[in-house]
Amino acid sequence: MPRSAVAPVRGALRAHTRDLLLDAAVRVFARKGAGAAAIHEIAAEAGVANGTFYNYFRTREALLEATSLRLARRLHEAIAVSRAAVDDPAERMAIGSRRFVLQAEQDPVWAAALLRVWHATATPKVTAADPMLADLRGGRRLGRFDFADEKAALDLVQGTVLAGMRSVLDGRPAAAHASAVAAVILRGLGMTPADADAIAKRPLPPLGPLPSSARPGSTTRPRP
Amino acid sequence: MPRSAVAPVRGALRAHTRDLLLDAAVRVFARKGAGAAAIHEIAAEAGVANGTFYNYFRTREALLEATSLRLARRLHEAIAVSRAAVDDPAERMAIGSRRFVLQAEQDPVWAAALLRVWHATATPKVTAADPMLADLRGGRRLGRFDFADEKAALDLVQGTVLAGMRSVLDGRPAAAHASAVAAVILRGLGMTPADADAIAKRPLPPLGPLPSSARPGSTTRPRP
Amino acid sequence: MPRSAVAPVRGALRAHTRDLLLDAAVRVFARKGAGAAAIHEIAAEAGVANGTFYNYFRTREALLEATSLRLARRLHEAIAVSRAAVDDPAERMAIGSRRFVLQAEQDPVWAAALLRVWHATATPKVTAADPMLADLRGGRRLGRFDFADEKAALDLVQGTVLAGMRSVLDGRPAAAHASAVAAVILRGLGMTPADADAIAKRPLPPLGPLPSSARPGSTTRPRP
Amino acid sequence: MPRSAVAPVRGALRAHTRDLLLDAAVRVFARKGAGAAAIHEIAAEAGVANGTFYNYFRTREALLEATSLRLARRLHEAIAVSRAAVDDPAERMAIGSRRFVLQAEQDPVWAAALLRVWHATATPKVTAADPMLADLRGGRRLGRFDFADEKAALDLVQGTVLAGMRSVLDGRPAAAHASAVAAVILRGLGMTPADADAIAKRPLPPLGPLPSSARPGSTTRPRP
DNA sequence: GATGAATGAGGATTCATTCAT
DNA sequence: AATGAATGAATCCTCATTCAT
Repeated sequence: MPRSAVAPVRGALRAHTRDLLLDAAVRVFARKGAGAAAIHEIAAEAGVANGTFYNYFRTREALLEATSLRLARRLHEAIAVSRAAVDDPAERMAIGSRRFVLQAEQDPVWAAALLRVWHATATPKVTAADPMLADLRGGRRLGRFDFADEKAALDLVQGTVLAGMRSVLDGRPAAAHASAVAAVILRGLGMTPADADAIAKRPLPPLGPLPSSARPGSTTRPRP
Repeated sequence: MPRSAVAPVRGALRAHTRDLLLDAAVRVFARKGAGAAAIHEIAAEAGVANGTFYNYFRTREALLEATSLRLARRLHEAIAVSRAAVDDPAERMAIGSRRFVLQAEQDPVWAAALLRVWHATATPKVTAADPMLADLRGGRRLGRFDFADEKAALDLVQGTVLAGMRSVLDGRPAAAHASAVAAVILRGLGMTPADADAIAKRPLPPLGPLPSSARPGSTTRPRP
Repeated sequence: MPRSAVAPVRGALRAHTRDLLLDAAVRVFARKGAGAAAIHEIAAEAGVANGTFYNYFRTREALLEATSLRLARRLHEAIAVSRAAVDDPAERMAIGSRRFVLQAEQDPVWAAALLRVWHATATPKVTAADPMLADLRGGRRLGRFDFADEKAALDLVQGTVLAGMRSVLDGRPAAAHASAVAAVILRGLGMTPADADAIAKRPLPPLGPLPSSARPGSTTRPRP
Repeated sequence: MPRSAVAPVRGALRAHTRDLLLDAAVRVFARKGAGAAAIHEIAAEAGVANGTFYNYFRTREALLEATSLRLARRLHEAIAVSRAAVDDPAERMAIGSRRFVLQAEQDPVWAAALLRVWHATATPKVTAADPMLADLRGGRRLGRFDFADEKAALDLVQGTVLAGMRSVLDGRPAAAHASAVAAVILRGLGMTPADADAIAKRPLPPLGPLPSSARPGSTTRPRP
């Protein structure tokens, strides 16, 4: 901490406070929605003073931007690890879908924030679609999928996954629901019911490291 | 007493102003989102004074409630007419889905408002799902659909329709996209691709009367 | 009622609605205080429409004026009857003081309104003091009282009576407290403790007719 | 950490602004009454911005609370000093009563505010009565007072003092009136007229330091 | 006279942002 | 870098008053 005048760690510290603020923002967004979240509340949640916020974000908009990026990126990075070992685009798609839905149970805070931010930002800043799109195309090229309209397929995947997450937030057991969601998605993409169900239930490969959004205790804080 | 004579007139007036406000709210919500819409802006859009708003809605929450109801109800009633002549639940489902997506082009204001309100209200107050749910069950009972998990099926339909509406708002041609969306939904519900595609492209039965959200002309506005 | 086109009762009716409003004002003042009472609330309490108020009082101020007058006058008229039969100014003073305190129990609504209005109106519009002042002077002339400063004596009587009313509103049994208040007042005016106590406990002569502030029953309410 | 160094300064500043606001509130209450005082007016009177008010009081109620406390406490502390040297409860009572009435002349702003706040707050939050009560009981124990009902005695003292203050505000010369008020009070508490008058006229012991409510000079206001 | 919809000025409260320390 | 007091624009909401019916 700067108070004890330890000069060398300055850079790390700067990053640390910024992270505190972003994590706090995620939690507050989850509670109140991105629109109703007050800066002073985020600062308080992060445990810093009101004015400190403006050392890291020039405006409230800048925070929204950064937060929505972080929300999707965090999970995507973890999922990427999980998918790395799998070749079949259909299975990759199922893994991704299920992971999202499962994560709504693991980290409801993250999920609520994602849902709220997703729909609050008019333009689809969250470029979450890219890996999905790749799988979609790959799957069609390999004959695993059979859909006529790529954009409709994307709507299917994204829309169903988000709705599935909402269901889990509303109390649906995640493990079963994740598979059910993956199954209807795979069918929608043109697989046979049998194939879809089989893939949707296959054991999930392990996840990459996935920091939780829970209030960071001192032990869980990745960035000392 | 004067009431017996006056009441109907008064009532009509009352209803009229209330409608002005609701229509204005829909337009403003579409522009700004439900969270960022200022009461005074809605009042101005409706062409009434600031305080008049509070003669009709006790708080902004009450307005949100009423608006979200009206948004879905308006289309549902129209769709009901359209579906009335069709028996096959699969086709009814396709009609409903396509109508929603098409409507995003017919009335982008309505669509934007619906999307924003839908996600702003935490609990699914809009019981839009009821007719859909009936078709879902009917379709399964008749062997038209073949899905394992009803809740996942509902997520599929609602999620995909909403995402499809968003796509249309983002510039996608509605007619084709509506059919494409319906097709992936029907497949996801367990129909064969061939059946799904056929039903999704079938000509739509005519719609019931559907009031537009467009700015009302001057003839309907007493106070310029 | 005008509605049934019974012309002759117009005058009586007009007075009737005015009374409804004044009674309602007293009740609302008692609940909220004169400052915080909204016109529309008074109108509602009186069972008439918002705008009807302005047929009887040109402004909110006019109502305050009329109400504060009515508040004191109502009791004073009743008390006057009670005092008429008594000659001794000391006993008249005791009767008046006790009646006020007792009335706080009989009609807490009236008492609360009186206390609030009394202090809200900067100038002592309530010329309640006149009969008291007469007794004060008469008592001194007859040697019943022995005080040096008339104004201080008036402060004693008015201040103590009002404080006594407040005590009763706060739950003090009225009959005993009224006598106790009268006793300290008479002593303060210079009587011997023995005389003061004796007079303060003497049975009260009967009261004149005293309309209550209680919510009028349905028979008095023209509007079903 | 910087806090240890900064806190005292900050605290002082904080306390200073809070005092500015409380003093301003007293002045505005005196002018308009507690009910009609607008927050923005108080802020303006204190020379701070509108929003600053809310850094110190969460609502107007909180301000009323704090103000009524401060109003009574200020005088009580000063009076305590004045009474400290006197043993006789009767004389202590007289000193207290006279001081209050005198203060209405010294600081009419304070007096008007006290009267208005006193009656505006339903419950007697101002525990001003405690030292008075002690003297009341002590006086009776020592045989100086002779009253039957303690609560009535309290009504006598408080009611008469407040009414006396009002008289002084209305133009009555304070010194004489204060003694006259004390005299009727002591008589009311059961002293002989001779004793009461003697004590009520005895020279007053000096007062403790008593900050005035007058508009603070420009030197104390950093932000004109 | 009664009604109640409409008005709009006025007041309370919030909150993003600045800045001196 | 951190702080948190100060700011004031923006917003919500109330309510006395007017007026056409």
